[in-house]
Amino acid sequence: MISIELIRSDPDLVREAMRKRDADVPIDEILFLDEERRSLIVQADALRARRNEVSREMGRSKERPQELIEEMRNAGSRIKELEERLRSTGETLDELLLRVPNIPDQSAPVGPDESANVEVKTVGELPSFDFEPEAHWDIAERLGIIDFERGVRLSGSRFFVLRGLGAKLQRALISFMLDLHVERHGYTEVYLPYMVNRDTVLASGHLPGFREEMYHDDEDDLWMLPTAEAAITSLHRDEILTADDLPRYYVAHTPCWRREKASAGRDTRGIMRVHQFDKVEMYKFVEPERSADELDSLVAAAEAVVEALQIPYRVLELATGDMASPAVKAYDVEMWAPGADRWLEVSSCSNCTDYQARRGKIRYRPEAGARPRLVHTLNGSGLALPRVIISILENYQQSDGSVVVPEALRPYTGFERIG
RNA sequence: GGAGAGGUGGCCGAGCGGUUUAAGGCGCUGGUCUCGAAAACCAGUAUGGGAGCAAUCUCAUCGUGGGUUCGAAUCCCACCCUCUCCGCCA
Repeated sequence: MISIELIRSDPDLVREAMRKRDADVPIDEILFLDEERRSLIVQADALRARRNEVSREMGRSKERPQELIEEMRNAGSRIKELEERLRSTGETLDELLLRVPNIPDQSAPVGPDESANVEVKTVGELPSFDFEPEAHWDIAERLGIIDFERGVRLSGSRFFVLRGLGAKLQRALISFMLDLHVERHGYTEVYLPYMVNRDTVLASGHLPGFREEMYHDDEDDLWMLPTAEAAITSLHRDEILTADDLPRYYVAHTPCWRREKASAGRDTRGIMRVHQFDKVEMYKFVEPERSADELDSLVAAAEAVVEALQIPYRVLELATGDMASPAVKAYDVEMWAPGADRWLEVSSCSNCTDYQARRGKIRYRPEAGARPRLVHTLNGSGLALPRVIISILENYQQSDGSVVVPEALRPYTGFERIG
């Protein structure tokens, strides 16, 4: 959520920002409702002030003048009326406000979609093979480490089963990534609920915008995590931290569930796009002044994983129209997949400034006695597992059909080769 | 799932229809005193909304939402959460 004060004081700046994001937002309606809301508050408060005054006096004097009681009876029903209007106005206003995306940073490349993303850098040489490199679905099937058919049998399309060394490879990757972030970058590992309540997905910004994409349990109104980001945001929801508490770095491994409704038919082979995938997620709560720098070190932490695996990757700066709505600036990290002959997004790192903090009332007190301020939040994958597995299988495939395990991973796998 | 107890400010804890604009204590901040500290004493110490250039004024919040009343922390209803015991269970 962006602040209503900003929309009120500089609506043109907000309109321009929404144009950049290609977002259709009813600014005029918001302004109208805001004005109405404030006028209702003034009226109701005046009546309540009068009622408080009269009640105090009655309590003191023990006199109960009939005409005063009559006046207060009327004031009471009038207040109730105003409160009802205030409630419905506020509800409509909030609904609209919750749909307004964040104001993109000045430095974010402007464009309506991913075609306007800017390549920041490419690291590593694309490998060449003296044989025709296979795609991961062929490699994995042949080696018996991914069972696509049985995944479908259990749950339907876009579900898969990892088996044997494939399952262990993923487990090793998860431990490797968690250890790296904890030991090298000072993150605190957390284990999270995989289902969260409505307030939690509202705070992260996944509701209402991402609603269609999430799995939901109707009976208890619980939402399956589309990403650990959604849960970590609420770790400090409704809290006032101290300056000493910041920055706070968290890292978590969780499964992520996504309906992938919008991308029906896309990436249907292999495990490029699946309904359930595991991910190691990094998340930061920081002081506002620091968030731009913190984004750089967040991206660096994601890159560190890929670098350790010795696989070519590139970093993209996302266009205003391609960022998630809480983000003001975002980078993607993509790993090379020579079999599929394409880059695969394995991480998306975003600075959300105070967007999630405002929704979740996540604040800190700069010093004792000072007024609380909203923190800034950032999130980034570090990294998404299936695509890393794809990348390893396709980059490390050998002419004899086996796959060599990246050296950095061997202490975790306990084996050097699959097949 | 059953039975019972309970949710009050940063914390403990009183209040159970109107001088509570939430007692008292602890903690914290500032001050007096002191060479300095402790103690003692004095003062201050929530969050959010609204009006105002500002000083300031005002409203809301005692788990949440409704209700009764001229007036609700206090009475009524529903829900949520915590604790204790029992049952079930990895």
